[in-house]
Amino acid sequence: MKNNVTMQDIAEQLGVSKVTVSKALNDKEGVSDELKEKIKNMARDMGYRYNVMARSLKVSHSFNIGVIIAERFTGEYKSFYTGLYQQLSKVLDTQQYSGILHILSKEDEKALNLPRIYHERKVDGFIILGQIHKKYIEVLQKIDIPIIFLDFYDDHVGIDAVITDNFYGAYELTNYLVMNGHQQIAYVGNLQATSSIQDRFLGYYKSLLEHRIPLNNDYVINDRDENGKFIDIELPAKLPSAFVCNCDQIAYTIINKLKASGYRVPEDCSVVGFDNDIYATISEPKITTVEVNVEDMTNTVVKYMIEKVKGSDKTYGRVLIKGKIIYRDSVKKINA
Amino acid sequence: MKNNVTMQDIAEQLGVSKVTVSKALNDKEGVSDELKEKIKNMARDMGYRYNVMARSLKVSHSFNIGVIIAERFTGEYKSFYTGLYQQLSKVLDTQQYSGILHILSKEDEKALNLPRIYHERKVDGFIILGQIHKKYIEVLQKIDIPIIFLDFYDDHVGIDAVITDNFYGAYELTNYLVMNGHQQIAYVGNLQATSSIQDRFLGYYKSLLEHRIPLNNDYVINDRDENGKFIDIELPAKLPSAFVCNCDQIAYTIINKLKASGYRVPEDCSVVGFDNDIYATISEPKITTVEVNVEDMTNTVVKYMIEKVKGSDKTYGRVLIKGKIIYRDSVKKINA
DNA sequence: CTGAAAGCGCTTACAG
DNA sequence: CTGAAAGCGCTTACAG
Repeated sequence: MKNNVTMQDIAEQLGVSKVTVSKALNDKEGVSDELKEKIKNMARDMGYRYNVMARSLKVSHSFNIGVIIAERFTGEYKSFYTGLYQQLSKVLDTQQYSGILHILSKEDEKALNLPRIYHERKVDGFIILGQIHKKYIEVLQKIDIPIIFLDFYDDHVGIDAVITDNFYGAYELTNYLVMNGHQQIAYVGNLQATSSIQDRFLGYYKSLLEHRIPLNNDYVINDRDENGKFIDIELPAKLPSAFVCNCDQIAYTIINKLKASGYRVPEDCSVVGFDNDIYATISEPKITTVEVNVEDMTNTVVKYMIEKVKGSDKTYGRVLIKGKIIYRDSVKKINA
Repeated sequence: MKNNVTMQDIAEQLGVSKVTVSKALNDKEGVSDELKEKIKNMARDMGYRYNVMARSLKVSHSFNIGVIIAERFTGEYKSFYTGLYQQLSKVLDTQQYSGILHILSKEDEKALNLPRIYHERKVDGFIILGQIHKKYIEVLQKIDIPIIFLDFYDDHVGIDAVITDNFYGAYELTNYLVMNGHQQIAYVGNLQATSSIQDRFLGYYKSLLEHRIPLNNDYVINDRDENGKFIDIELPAKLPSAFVCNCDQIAYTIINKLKASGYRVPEDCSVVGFDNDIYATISEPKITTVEVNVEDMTNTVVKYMIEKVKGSDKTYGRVLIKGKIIYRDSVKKINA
């Protein structure tokens, strides 16, 4: 079924001009409702398919948004960013845009090579998922199409970022522990590894401060080196009554470690995580954690991106999206 | 940094025509090497960016391939298809194509609505990941751009599909068990649920046949209903010495069930899986399984797609890609 | 409300 | 080896 019907063809069938057809099909002013209806019907009957490329060429808009993910976040089970990407592509679709995924290879990241879709003007803007090298960011800043970071921020001025409120999430979760009678609360995570781990720590710390619980250095526990490589975790000599872990995977590890040492979770010790990923549910008991609000994040970033693409030069700075606590079975109410 | 340099601009700078510039930049015949070099340098110096949309309009090729995944495969931890998609987008990129992901919503699938990217001629072909409703396939068959299925096939004539060799994988894995002395081997999976489960069963069965091991009906065990909903698995009264599971998740479940009943894996009973997904490695012991050859699959499907897009009307039928066995710790060598 | 003209930035024959 | 002309299918002023 070959199909090369153009607006011109429709126009000829109806004895009008292609300008009128264009206006009708785009629901613009200047065509009577009656004619509009007739044109649309004819288009349908003739199996007309709109040609975005022609419009794109004319209006200098591809109606595509590039989505960049660094290859290293792409590994086997790190499905968080791909989940984000899926949601992004759904949301973009509702706005008549398409998302084009670009996996940024280590080599290109290092050599500061921009994606081919940039060089070919195939995208109107870039959404960058997750962390990316500083140098690369600087190159991106210089290009002439808008960029927004998602789930990552850096101190570069003038770049907008939509991120989870890690701080507030950990704060709320720690508050929840305190409300359940916990006073000896440890935090697990290397504060120098990523800014999320750091921010989550600060939220935890704020909760301690508010409740006048002193921060105990023995209760800030390393889980990885500064490059993110997991290390063997050592439980503190005197066990706290609860662990706030910087992610579910670590919470899962801690729980297994506690169980291996003969403790029951949550009867002897409570544990909370962050992310609500698969580790939160394969664990026994299932882990109370914070879930990133993916829909809110993607809706927000797409909204801002499209405004920018349409010419707005408003800046948004760091936009924080609140997560939500998922209550499960890894916390026990105790007597203070 | 506004940038609207066109071939015309380069041509003017150099006092040649834009035709020559076009030929030089595309490495076509008919320009002296010397001039070609000069033009390329000038293009770089002027910060020229190629405009694919103009080429697309002219040659009626978008250089995009649509990738369709049904929404139901998109759930939380089903990252297999998104992994495939990532790999696809990398491979497409090396061929100067881009992949545009389209999540097919349940409603659109039911109402037989084709993706917007089809109606807007934004893609030159479709790769369909995973299963999709029969009716929808029929609609897809009628459109005028090529389609290829990946990791799914159906009995529709004339549609090409690149799929894992489920049959052969299970056959090899069962052979491996037999070689290790196992004779009482059960298969876990509902044969009516999906064609993968069925094909894997048949591979298992072929191995039994070859080794003259009778098929025992008590050793074909249901793990889900026909809609794919998991059910509580019942271990057979007389325990086999090994279980061939249709996927790692079920292998994981079986292992936990065995352990809960006081059996040790693999000392008392061996278990193998399929897929090499996260369940294979979070399990204790880690599971011997079959890994889909993602690179081989994606390379193949992209190669075929691009041939079709370029005008070839060759058909490929069902193309089987062999998986590879990942040996881990869930199988014990026993004395027959 | 309707349409003629120009142009978006390329490529494709074709002629020299 | 080089280039003038036509055209891909739209949209955007502008004129009527």
